[in-house]
Amino acid sequence: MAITTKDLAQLCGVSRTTIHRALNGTGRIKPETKEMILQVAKEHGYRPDLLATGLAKGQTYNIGVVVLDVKNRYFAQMLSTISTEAYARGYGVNITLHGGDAGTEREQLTRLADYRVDGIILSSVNEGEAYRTFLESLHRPIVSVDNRIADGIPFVGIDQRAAVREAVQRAAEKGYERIVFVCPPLDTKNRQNLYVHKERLLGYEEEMKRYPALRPECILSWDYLQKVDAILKEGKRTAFVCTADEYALEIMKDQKRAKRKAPVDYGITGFDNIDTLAYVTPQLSTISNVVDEVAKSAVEMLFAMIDAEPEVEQMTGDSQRILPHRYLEGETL
Amino acid sequence: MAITTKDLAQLCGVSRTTIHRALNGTGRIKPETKEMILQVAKEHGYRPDLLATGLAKGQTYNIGVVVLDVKNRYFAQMLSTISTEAYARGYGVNITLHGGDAGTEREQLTRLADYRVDGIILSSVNEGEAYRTFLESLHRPIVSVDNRIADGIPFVGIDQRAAVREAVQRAAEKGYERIVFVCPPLDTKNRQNLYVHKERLLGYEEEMKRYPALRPECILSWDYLQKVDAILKEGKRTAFVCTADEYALEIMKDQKRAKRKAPVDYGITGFDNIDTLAYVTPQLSTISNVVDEVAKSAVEMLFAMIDAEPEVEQMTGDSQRILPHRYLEGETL
DNA sequence: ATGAAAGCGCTAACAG
DNA sequence: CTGTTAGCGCTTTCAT
Repeated sequence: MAITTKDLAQLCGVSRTTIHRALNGTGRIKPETKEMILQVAKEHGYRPDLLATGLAKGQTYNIGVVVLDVKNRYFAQMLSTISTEAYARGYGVNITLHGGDAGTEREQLTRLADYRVDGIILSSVNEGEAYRTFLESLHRPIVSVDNRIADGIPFVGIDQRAAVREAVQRAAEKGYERIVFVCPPLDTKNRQNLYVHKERLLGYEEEMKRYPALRPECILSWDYLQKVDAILKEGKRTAFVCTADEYALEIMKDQKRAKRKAPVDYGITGFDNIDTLAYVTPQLSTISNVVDEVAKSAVEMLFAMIDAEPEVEQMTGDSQRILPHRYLEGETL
Repeated sequence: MAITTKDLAQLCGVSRTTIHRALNGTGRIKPETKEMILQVAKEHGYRPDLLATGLAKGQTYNIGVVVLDVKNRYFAQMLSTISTEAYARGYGVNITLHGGDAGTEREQLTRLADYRVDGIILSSVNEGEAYRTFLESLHRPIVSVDNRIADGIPFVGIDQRAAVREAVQRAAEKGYERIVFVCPPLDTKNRQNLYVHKERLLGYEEEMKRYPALRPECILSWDYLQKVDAILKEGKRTAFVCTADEYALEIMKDQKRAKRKAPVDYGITGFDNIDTLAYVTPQLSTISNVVDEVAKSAVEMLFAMIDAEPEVEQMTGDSQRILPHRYLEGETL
């Protein structure tokens, strides 16, 4: 349907090669011929077929992104930043979602690779050596964010453990008698990014060791609202360190019914600094995972690999970039 | 780098065509040969090059989506639903963002078309006959959502005017003495989907005519917080009909400082039913734009066109699907 | 300065 | 049941 270089060649009475030279400004070509060709091309609304171009050049000027879910504020923000950065470099972005399913994640990655994207940014639910092998079999530059997949796979993210340690420490300093960690179940196959939650749990456990007077207590189930309620009924001064803002918000909402409010009746911190927090009172104390910086950093790293790769088939070693998190003091702890 | 059908042909000692038949289960082929080929293919981890396939077949099994911004809850929800539906049909989804810029929107659409996506779902910031011509020049099935672009371009959305009329009517029934419409500026080039806001404004104006005792009053500027404050200082029973939940939330937050709360000191309604509302008290009265249904409907319509298109070069006439909105009663009006 | 020809990897029409 | 051949639209040597 659309017009091709072959058609243009016929229209202009020259060869396809000449058309190509005019269109791409490459090689020697008589200025007038070039003018003429460009003119004709424009009149007929010529546009190169990107599939054919990609096939012939082995390069598509597209990068792929695979994340859990676009409804999640964190990923939405990340996608937004990645897109902007990529567009600015003349690259397109192909966004796909795995919804927390390991199989889907592999499919999407395979699909992107088979479409010959020039590079991939991935927030994975998989990990381990076997997965590393799979990723390498795609023969594409890949940067993982959030989750460290395995040694040798470039990675950008924050130190989840250190972040939670800071939250625990701050709770301890304020003299809470109990500090409870709240997290979704880590075993079952739920639509969550488990890796980060596991790391956060480890951070909690590590930090709690520093306070002999306190006993580690975790809530790792979906009926956390009831458990929180039961704990608060026992009357001790308690702080809840939540692994995500949503859980903290749910708890605060639920406790309103019982007429208990943070920070007077209990302390609470979230994680992620989702933008919903701007409209909620009291202002939730939380941890920023500096998503913009993670995204920018990932894009930079990816393009460094893309630009380097052409000759060498190597993943640029095991570059890992750990960015500092930020504790955001609110009113709830 | 990766293995091709040519390599397989050599390895198996047959022709490329036979390989193709084995891989695609098409045409006659001896079961044993097929087995053997499949076996070899698997061993070598053969995967078809999707660019080449697309080029040869003229079909990519990909649809493109162009929306304003993925950070916007409404679009995030829409993208999520579209992706799920498309995956289920064996299609991939290529998501791109135009950020409210008309030029970028055209670029992204062109890019998608040049990548030969089989169809496109578009939430446009453009409209009019000229744009219709442009869209038709892409020679791809296109469904627009939210904004009606021009006659003849398939469209799915809600009746924005009717939705606002209902909000106004409900405010009128509750006896408010003033009903004020709150909206971002409609003239300047801001990163908004202006079409829907314009429609909502028209709905407000239409409905207000039915109440002679009330005078239409609109706030169409970014300093709406101050204006709202000034109006409330005048002491009349006032309801604010906002064109988006965010504005309503900002107002409620701002008014808290002045110790004024809905619904006792003023009435207020939002639009969109963003999920932040779940955590905010008092519960905001708002209008659901039934995004899931819009998205599903758009996908269905698009695939109907894709399935029909092969032979005929026509946009299936001007199918328009207007879905009913839903007023969600909260505590603020 | 221009053209001919081969190739990217897959598909499809037509023979045998 | 299998192979030959041509072609999708663009790029890229290598001649002329």
